[in-house]
Amino acid sequence: METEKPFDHEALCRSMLEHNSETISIRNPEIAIKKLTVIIDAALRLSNKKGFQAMSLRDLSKESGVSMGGLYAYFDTKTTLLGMILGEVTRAVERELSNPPQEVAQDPIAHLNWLIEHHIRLTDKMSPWFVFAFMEAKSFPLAERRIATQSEELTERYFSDVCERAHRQGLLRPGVPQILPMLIKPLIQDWYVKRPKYRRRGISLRTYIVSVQAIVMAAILPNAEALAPDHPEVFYD
Amino acid sequence: METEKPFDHEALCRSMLEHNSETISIRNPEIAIKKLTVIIDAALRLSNKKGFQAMSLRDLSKESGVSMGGLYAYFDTKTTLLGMILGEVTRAVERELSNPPQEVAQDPIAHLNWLIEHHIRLTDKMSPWFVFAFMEAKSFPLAERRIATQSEELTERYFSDVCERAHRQGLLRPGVPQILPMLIKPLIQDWYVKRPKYRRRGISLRTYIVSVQAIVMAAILPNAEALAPDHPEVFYD
DNA sequence: ATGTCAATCGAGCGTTCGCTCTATTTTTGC
DNA sequence: GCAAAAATAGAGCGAACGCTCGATTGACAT
Repeated sequence: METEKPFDHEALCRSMLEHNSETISIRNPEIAIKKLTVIIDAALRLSNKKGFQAMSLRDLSKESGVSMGGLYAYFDTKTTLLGMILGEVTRAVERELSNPPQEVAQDPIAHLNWLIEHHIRLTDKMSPWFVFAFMEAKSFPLAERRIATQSEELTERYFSDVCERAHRQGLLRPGVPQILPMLIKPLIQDWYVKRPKYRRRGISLRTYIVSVQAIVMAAILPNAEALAPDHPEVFYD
Repeated sequence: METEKPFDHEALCRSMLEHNSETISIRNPEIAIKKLTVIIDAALRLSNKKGFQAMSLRDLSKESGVSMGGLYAYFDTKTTLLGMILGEVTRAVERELSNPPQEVAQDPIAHLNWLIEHHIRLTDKMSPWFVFAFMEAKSFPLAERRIATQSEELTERYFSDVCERAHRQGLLRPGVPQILPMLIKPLIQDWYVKRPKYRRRGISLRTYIVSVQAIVMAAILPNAEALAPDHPEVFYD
C-alpha cells in the first residue's frame, strides 16, 4: 500500500537520495530509501532532543540500528548529513510556496493569507525538519550557511513582495510598519519552535493559523484610526 | 571612572558572583569579578558563534586567556557555567519587567506598550546573553531546564495578565485572538535572534520597538471591522 | 628576608569523538 | 548452486574532549 502523503519522511528521503547520489554509495534505491529514512528519522529525533553537535555518530548508530560503517555509506562527513537535511528543507519551502493557485495570486490579500496558511501547514508536516534547520543553522560551515541565509531571504521575499503589491494597489491602510513582512516569519516559526507549549494548551493548528492571519490582517487592512502617527518614518508612505 | 550602565557585563558578573559564591573558589571579589567578566565574555562570544556544546574548554581558555585550571576556579562543570549564565538572564527579566512605574501600571494599554518596549530594550542591552539562553536551552539537564521553562512562562504571563486586565476593562475590540499574548514573545525575540539581518537593513532599535507596538495595538484596539468573524471560538468572548 | 596562603598554570588522565578499514554476510546474475 | 558484487558490521586509529592536580607564582604580614 503506497502512502499518498506528499511529506512523509520516506518521500523526502527519496528526494534526498536523488540530490545526493554521488555521496551515497548504496546502489539499490529501494534499500537506500528505506534505510535513509530510518537514519534521518533517528538523526532528527536525537538532534532535536540534545542538539546536532551533541549527537554522536555512535548515538545515531544505536538509535537507528545501523552500524558505524553502514552510516558512512550515506554520508562522508557528519557535516554532509547536516547539509542533506537542510537542503531538503529549503527545497520543500520553494516547492510549496512558489506556486499559489491562480485565483489566489491575483488578490494580494488572499495571497498573503494563503502564504501564511501554507507556510504554517508545511512547517507543521515537516516539523522536526524545520526545528532542525532553525536550531542548527549556526553550526554550519560558512559556505553552506550562505545557502541557508538565502533560503531565509527567499521566504521573506514571498511576504514582502505580496505586501508591496498590496500597497501599490492601495489595499493597505496608512500606518503599516515597513518591517511587517520581516515579522511574519517569527509569528509563523513559533508554531514549531515552541510546539510543546501549544500542544500543552490545546491550541489547534487551525486556531493558530487563523490567529496569525487575524493579527497580520489587523495590522495591514484599512481601519478607522492609524496608530503611532508620530513615527511616520516607520510606515509605508 | 565607574560605569553607570546597569547592564554592562561587569555588573552582571558581580551579581553572578554573589549567586554562585559556593562554587567559585576565588576569595578576592575584585579579582573574581574582573576575571569572571573576561571568561563570560569569551564564553558568550564562542558559544554564540558555534554553539555551547561545540565550544571546548580549551577554546574558552585560549579565547579568555585563562588557563584550564583557572577556569575551574569559577565553575566545577561545563554545565554549571551554562546554568550561571542562564540564571543571570532570568534574574534580569524578572528585575526589569516586574516593576512598571506607577502611572503606567494603571492603564493596561500603556502597561502593555511599556512591557514591549522594556523587554526589547533589555534583550538589546543583554543581547549575547539572550541569544545564548534562547539557543542553548535545550542542552540543559532536565532539572535546570524546568527553571528555564518557568522563566519563559513568567514572561508570557506578564503579557497575558495585562491583556486580561485590558479585556476586563472593555478596552479590547471583539476579535482579538486569545493566543495573542503567546505571540508577542516571538515578535520581541526576533530582534536578537536575527539581529544581523536588522542591522544589515538599517532598522533601528526605536523603529523596531514602535513597529512591534503598532502591530500589537492594531490587533487589540477597537476598530471598525472585526476580522475573521467566522471563527468565534478563537477569540475573546 | 621569610613564611603563608590565595591565585594561576598546563601537562596528564581516562574517555569519547569522527572516521576508516578489513572481515563477514547478503543479494544478484547466470 | 556458486562466483561476483553489494551491503553491513564493529574493532581500531589518532585527535580532542571534560576535568584533575601537583608545581609555581605573586602578595602581604611579620
